This record gives sequence, C-alpha cells and structure tokens, in this order.
Amino acid sequence: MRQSQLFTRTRREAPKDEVAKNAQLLIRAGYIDKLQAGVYTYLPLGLRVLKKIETIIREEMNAMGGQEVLMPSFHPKELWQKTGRWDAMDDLYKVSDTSGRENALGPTHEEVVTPLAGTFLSSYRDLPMYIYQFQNKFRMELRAKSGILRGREFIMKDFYSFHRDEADLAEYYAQMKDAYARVFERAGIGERTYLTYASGGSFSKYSHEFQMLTDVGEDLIAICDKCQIAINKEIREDQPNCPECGSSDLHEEKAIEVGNIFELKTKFSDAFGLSYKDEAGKDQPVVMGCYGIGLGRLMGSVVEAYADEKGIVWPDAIAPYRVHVLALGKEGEESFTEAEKLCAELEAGGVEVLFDDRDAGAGEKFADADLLGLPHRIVVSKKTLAEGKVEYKARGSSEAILCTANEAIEKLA
RNA sequence: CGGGACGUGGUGUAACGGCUAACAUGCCUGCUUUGGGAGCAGGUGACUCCGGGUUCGAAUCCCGGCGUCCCGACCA
Repeated sequence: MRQSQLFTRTRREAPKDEVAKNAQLLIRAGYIDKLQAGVYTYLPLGLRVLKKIETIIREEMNAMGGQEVLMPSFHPKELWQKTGRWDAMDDLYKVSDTSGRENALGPTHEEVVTPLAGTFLSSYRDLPMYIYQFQNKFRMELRAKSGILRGREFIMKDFYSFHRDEADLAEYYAQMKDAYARVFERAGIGERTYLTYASGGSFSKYSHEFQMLTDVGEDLIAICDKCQIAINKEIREDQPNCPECGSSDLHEEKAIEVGNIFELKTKFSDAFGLSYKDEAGKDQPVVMGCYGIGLGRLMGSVVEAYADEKGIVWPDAIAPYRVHVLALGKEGEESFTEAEKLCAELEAGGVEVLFDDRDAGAGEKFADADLLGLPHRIVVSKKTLAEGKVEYKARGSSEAILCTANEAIEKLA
C-alpha cells in the first residue's frame, strides 16, 4: 500500500477531548475516528488490525468446533421480556418505531441464540453444538470512557455452546480456557494476560475472565505467585486464597478484561424451553456455555500495553502491515525506485507492506513511522544506497542496522 | 445516574464586556530542501455548540438545553 494513497493521514496533536492513550494514539495515527462518546469508526488501518484479531479468533474458534453465524442486532422486545432482561438490564438500548413497536439493540445474544438453537437441536444426537459470531453489540454505558476500551457500540465475538449435561459442558469449558489462552498468546499479549476467577452469577460458582495487565485497567486482580492464576477482587472476600493451589501469596495488579467465559447452564434453556430428547425419549434441558471477546477492547489494550512516547508498537500478528518501507528523497530518484522494488519483492513473498512514498521530509517520515507502529521498518535512502544497502529497524528496538535488501527480507521470513 | 471541568477555522490554543476574532499547525500555489515533524513567499479556512436574556455593545456576564472529558456509582 502506498502511503500517499492512504485515506487517512497522521496528526501532530490528539483532539483535546481524548485523554486515554489508546484513543490519542489511534486517532493521531489514523486508525480510528470518534463519532460520539463511546462510538468509533474503524478506518482502513484500524480495520486491518481488527481483521487480524478476528482471524486469529476465528481460527481458534473453528478449531473448537465452532460454526460461524451472523445474528441480527435488532431484537424483538418479546424475547427480552421472556428472560426478564427487558426490565432488568439497565444498559439495554430500546428503540421504538412509528408504529409503537419496541425492539432492543443486542448487547449480547442469548435471547436470540437460544430460540435459534431450538429450531435445529432436538435430539441428544445433535449435541454438543457450537455457534459463534462476530458482531456489533450495543450497551448504554452511562459513562463511556477510555477510548475504545469501553464503548457503547463495540465488536464482540460471542460463542455459545450447547451440551447434554453439565459434565460435557465442564469438559468443553476447560478446553475453551486453553483456546482463549492461545488467542491471546497469538495476538501478542500472552505473557501479560491472566486467567482470572470471577463471579459466576446465580448458577455457577465462578466464571473466568482473561485479564490483561495495564494501568488503565478497571479491574483489580490478585495474581497467585505460585501458579499465576488470578482472582478478581470482586470475589476475593469469599475466595482469599488461590482457587487452584490454595496459596495465600497473591499480589494485586490493575488489569482489563479482554475476554470471559461463562457457564450459563440451563438459565436460558429454561426461559425458552430449549430441550432435547435423550436416549429414552425423555425431554432434557440443554446445558449452555457462553464465551466472549471484545475485539476493539483487545486492540486498545494492546496499544495501552506496548506504546512508547513516540507512538504505537504493534505485535507482528496484529499489525495492519508488518513492514513499513520508507523512501527518503524524491519520487523518481534511486531511493524511490529501489524502495519500490523492495516492496514488490516483499509483497511477492506474502509480506504486507506500507510504502511511505509521500513527498515529505525524512524527519516527518520517521516520526510517522514511529507513530504508526508497524513492527519492522526499512529505510532506503541515498545514504544506504551508497553502500548498496538498506537500513532495518524493529519498532520495539532502538538499534538500526545496515544490511542488504535480501538480508532485510530474510529477517521478515 | 451523582459530582467536577470544558465547548472559538480540520486540529491545538489566544483574545479586559469595546477595532475586521489572533497565533500555530493542517490544507492549496510556487520556490527550495530530503537521516528525526527544515525554510521562504502567497493563499484557503470560524454564524465563537444551540436557544433565550442583560447591555449602547457579548466569544466574554446570566438562564436553559445539547455535547465532550474526568472522578464516583453501575457494568457476564
């Protein structure tokens, strides 16, 4: 991609109404744009990041047997009345049309997926079954905040599992913990993300959250020094010690929830009469689990966690482009033609490249490269060409090295 | 939802109740420059959030609304 053709451009300053680091940097670099409080547009660069995250999650969810669907955002009131959440959920967006008919904008999809499952699941032979989607959720946060970390409209992966009994759910639930750990590992935040015990609501003792350490986190978690499992502060009264090993050596950290998994059991099956026939032909309630990841929040959390004073630092796996090639000098000069060749070669090898071909000074290009945060930077200039080389630098490192174009390409393999 | 702060060109800021609302940046023209946001010249761009009020006169003071951010509460 030629940067001169990019829809967005960078800004020197962040809008004064953004205080959160993630929003400041993402807006300055042209990844997102704010429409209103808690509601953001994902611009070409930002959408690429989001799609990378989505792909990682999709691969892991498919590996767990998930089948992807897309349910509507616009839900009839009756479904939400059936579970009592039409009145009970404060952050439910309710919309009415000119006929007076009322609908909800989905903040989550149990009310839709449960009856949907009832359409197709009728026998023990149909179970287990796994359905998921990526979709915009709506929650009327009384106070949207922290950039894209807590929005009113946000994209979420929500996954629902259907089982014949609690034992089967428990087994699957345990596997999902591992799948989630893989997602966060692959997204580049594995070493700072902790499996965290949290409140289980009315039907289960615990649910589990995946909490990523960051100062802007809204949650306080206590991490077990022995087994590295954490407990959310909300349940620490009842559970002062590590639930895994019983140790009392815990230390507190601020963190943000990037994913959660929850045993719904028969809460929604009961509300909607979702049942199956067992081997004896007897009706049994379907046992459910649900599993969520907020994609935008994950993206914002990564920015919060890794950015430095110059800008964003993306992990390889979710960077919008892996390589930023900067041509110093002028269009038509050797530095440009050589940089173009390099880009073509990288792209032929399947490497995604952003090519800074703008008519701009060297300093501006360096500053923007730091701001954009692509993991690998290659500079082609008069200076490097004089030695028949290019300059390679990893965004996270302060060391730039002179090497041949081929050596640079090898670094990216 | 309770408390606080703030709304001025695209962005960041300035302006005592009083000239044609200023400066920087961005953007456009031309020249120049190309290893850390370089320079020169010319240009573009604002019903000062909206609605009332006070006043000879309001960006500025008062009232109401809307919006944004922060703290708190809330948050599968």
